[in-house]
Amino acid sequence: MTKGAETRQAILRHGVEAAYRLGLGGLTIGHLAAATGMSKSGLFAHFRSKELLQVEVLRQARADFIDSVIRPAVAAPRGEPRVRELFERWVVCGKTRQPGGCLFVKAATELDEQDGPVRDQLVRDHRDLYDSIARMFGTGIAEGHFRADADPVQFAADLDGVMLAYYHAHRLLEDELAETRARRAFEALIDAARADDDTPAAPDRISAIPAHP
Amino acid sequence: MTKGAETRQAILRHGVEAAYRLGLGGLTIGHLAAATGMSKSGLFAHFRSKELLQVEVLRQARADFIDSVIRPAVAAPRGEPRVRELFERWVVCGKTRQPGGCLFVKAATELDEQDGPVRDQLVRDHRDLYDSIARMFGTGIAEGHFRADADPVQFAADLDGVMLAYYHAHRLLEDELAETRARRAFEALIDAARADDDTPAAPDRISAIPAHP
DNA sequence: GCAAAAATAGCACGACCGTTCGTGCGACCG
DNA sequence: CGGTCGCACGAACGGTCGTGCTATTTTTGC
Repeated sequence: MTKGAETRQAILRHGVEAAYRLGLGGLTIGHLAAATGMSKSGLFAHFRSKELLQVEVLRQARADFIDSVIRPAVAAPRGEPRVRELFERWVVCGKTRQPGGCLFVKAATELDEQDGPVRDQLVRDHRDLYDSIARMFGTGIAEGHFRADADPVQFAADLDGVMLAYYHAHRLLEDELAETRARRAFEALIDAARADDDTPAAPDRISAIPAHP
Repeated sequence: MTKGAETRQAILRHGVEAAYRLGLGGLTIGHLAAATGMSKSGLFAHFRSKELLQVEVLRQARADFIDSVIRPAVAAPRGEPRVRELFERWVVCGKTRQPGGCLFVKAATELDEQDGPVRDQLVRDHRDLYDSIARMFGTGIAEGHFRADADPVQFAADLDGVMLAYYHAHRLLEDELAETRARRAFEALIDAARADDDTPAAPDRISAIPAHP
């Protein structure tokens, strides 16, 4: 990796961390420069404007979230185990306050009423997130783990709610039972979505091999 | 009401609206003064610092939320109808983008990693909110509408999740089905909490008159 | 209706904002 | 060895930030 790309990466690392605490709007080039031990102008040269910096920071946060939450989930066996892995990783991301993943979730609230390129990208990313969750759940239907008449997008929204409430209770309210409650809510979600034992699997299931023999 | 209190109220109204869009950290005295048609110093005299201004704006947002969501709910019949009214008002608050109520919810995400008096107050307020929801649900248990072994705080967290996911999908993703999904999630929550017909009411119920005869 | 009090405006300040510009330095290429 | 390029620096710009002062206007109480 070239030198420029290295420092650029270091800047984004600090940027994600700062934006996680202060919000994307709270980012200032001066503070970021001080944090990375650079001059304002030297840092600024890497991004032609503050807005582009914000976009790049957000992109980095998204990448972090994908690395620490999405990808490990996709690596898990199809269907319910994959959904479980997604949940577990997502919880860890919040519990350990991983700046990237948390920022990715947090920015959604900050930017929901502010038009502009940063919001535009965030909207795309979060729609992708919903799609990913729904797809994981849909695979679970095909595997016969979940009811055939369950709505994958509904599940995505429900899981999103569980996670948002967890982040809220854990980080703002500092509720020690937040994780316990999030787990209970998740299990309730899964239970409700689980196919009854005597219910036939989805007719359009694409795999005949159940992941839970 | 004295003149000073009137303008102060007007300032807070604009402040809530601005903070709803830009975040509490995005509030600036200059813009707020321009919005209210005052001079910076004239406005500033009402609050001895920006931090106090933020605190007051937050207090106003909380009051708005209570007025438009909590109070109408409390005015509804005890138990499930009250919880339903809470949900309905909360949905309307988000759907119509009432700045106060939305800000009250939104600030939780903005301030969850920023220490200081503003956050301190917000934490108190949101713990109060959880308590209120849990109490409403608890009353529903006493009324026999909900299972005696249901956990009111768990319900508060679950409902919070439903609302947060709704706000997320409605305002950022601009998902037209957001409300439908929120309603489905809410009904699922209620269904799961509802006492089975053949399950006796809570032993410590404080009212013998069921609200749903 | 007048004096006291409250509310607002005017003005200035130091600090910091994002941004631009000119420049220096080291690495690579011919 | 000279030229070019990537990268970072310091200085400086116009603006805006929050926050003090001091007048001046407006409201209020008697």
